[in-house]
Amino acid sequence: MPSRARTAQARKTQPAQPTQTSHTATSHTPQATSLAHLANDLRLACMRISRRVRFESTQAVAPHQFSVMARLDGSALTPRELAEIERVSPPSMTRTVGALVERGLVARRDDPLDGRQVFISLTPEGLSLLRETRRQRDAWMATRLKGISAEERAVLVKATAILTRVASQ
Amino acid sequence: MPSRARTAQARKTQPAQPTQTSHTATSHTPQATSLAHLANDLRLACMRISRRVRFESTQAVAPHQFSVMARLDGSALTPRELAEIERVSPPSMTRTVGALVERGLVARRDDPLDGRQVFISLTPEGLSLLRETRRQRDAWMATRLKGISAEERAVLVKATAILTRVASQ
DNA sequence: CCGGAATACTTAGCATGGGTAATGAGTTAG
DNA sequence: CTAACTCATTACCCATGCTAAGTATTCCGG
Repeated sequence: MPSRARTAQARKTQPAQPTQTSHTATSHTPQATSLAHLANDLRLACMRISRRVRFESTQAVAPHQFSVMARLDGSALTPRELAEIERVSPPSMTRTVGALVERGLVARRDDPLDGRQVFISLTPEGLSLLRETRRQRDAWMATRLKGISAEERAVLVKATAILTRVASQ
Repeated sequence: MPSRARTAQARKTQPAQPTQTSHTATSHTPQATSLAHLANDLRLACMRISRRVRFESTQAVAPHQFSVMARLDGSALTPRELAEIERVSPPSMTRTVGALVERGLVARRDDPLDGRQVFISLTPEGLSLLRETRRQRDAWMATRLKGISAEERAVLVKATAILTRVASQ
């Protein structure tokens, strides 16, 4: 057996100089009383869930590719629009789209009215993959939610509506 | 003016074959009644908030670097441990740590008991940057939460406790 | 109608972060 | 004491981000 017990001794670091900004500490037992505490705890909880969802679901396409595909669900967009939405440069989006086209997940279509631009849209295969990935992610989330009480679930239902509004502000 | 009005005509796509899996649709007005609906809406809300927090806060270090620094808050870890936590190969972690060492944000320290391994810990500068970034992210979140009612805030306080538990399951 | 300016996408070239394979130092087991 | 194992690192390749430059198309002033 490797010397695990020994290595565990020299770990603690940063003796935590008297926390001036106490709410920035990663509280594992959230006791959100102030708005600052709530902001911190809620942000952390959302980011952790988001992180775990991304990690747990099997990645058929890279994250940025999936993100683009998700944006194309329902409407075709031009590369420039996609680049702005994804906060990425147009050349980067050209490449991302190119990779998805090669895999047959999205398709380019010339704009008949403006020869400069192109529409990108999901192929049936792309839509199918998108739905499958969403299904997996939802399944992970649903599994976690099975263990909570009806009361708690009711709280989350209300909270979800609020969070959705907050996220789209 | 570019031909925006015209291009907007040829957009709609994917006539939405009768949604077999209706809960996978990105509902912008969550009416979570079933567990599946709740899972979908809540997951989306969390991921959107997470995404916006990451985008809005000024990035002093790259996301994966920040993630490593956050893990080092409070305890020193070995590169291998960091690699496992971050779901990354050991060589990749070596490079990430190397970049942070060069910037003076973390430091390597030999394990006196096992010459093979190394402890990585935050420097005072690293801790300072970590706290500043967290402060920015919290500020963004807090701003969003200012606009909600006391009732809604109470719901979020309860929900945060539940979400924190769910995320750490 | 014509020529320059503007717009949209792409290509070219570079930096960085992911991976696997292989290396070297140190530890453990037989 | 030797062999096997573990940890960190180096070497090298691929993917994705960027900026700069190039091509095609559209817009606009004359």
